Amino acid sequence: MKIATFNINGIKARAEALPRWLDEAQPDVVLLQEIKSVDENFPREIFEERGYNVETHGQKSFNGVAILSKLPLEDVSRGLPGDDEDEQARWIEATVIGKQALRICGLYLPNGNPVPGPKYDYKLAWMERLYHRARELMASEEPALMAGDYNIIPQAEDAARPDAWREDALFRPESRAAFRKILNLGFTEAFRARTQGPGHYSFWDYQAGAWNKNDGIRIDHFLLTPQAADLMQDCQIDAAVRGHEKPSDHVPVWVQLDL
DNA sequence: ATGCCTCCCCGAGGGAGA
Repeated sequence: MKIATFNINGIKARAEALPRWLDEAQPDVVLLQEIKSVDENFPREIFEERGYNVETHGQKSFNGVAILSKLPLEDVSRGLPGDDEDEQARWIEATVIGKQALRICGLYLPNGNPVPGPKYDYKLAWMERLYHRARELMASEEPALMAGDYNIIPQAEDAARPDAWREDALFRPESRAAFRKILNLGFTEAFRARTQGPGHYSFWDYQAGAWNKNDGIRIDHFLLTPQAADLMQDCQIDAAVRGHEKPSDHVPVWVQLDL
């Protein structure tokens, strides 16, 4: 089973590039971030005619997450628990029924800039809520994963120019510590379990020719419970997608699981 | 680089992103 995460930066803007990538990459499941659409306006037909079940958790203009799945989805849940006041659509989870059940969680973690400020406070509070959900998934002792745009640069080697990010919410020590606190529950960061060293990125800014200079950062991640990590056969970043026509600023990251 | 693009709102130009 091939499962991908992809921050598409607007479903309307990606109405051609996203299906093109689906047809070529043939993922079974896709976790989408930044659909920037309300549920009613999400173009489900584009995906349903390709055999995907579609579950969305959108809002007007900003954020918004969704799941596309060629396999049946059960027990869909929207919104990260822990704050009933939180209006931002950044979390969706469901169970995919393959050879065995897999719980999948799609997330769009807050950017957090500028630092300091209310947006950074929100980021750290959101990560604390994420920690609690992560601990429940770990306690279930079942195959599960949390994937999406974490807006976290885990290590200096995950940025082409780490010094440019030192004071940024994506690379601040508090942000990285909150990410490690979740990892240290026992999750496997799928990409780093298979590929070491610098030069692997999942985001390149639209500005200043970042893609042509390979001035990127790696901020889209898969975290697997031990039971899911046991099933991992591959994890790759589809970096070439950044060079396609009318690209998102992020590219897809995917795992192959023996499911 | 406290913003060089691109997205969203819509029908101008400002907020947000990372």
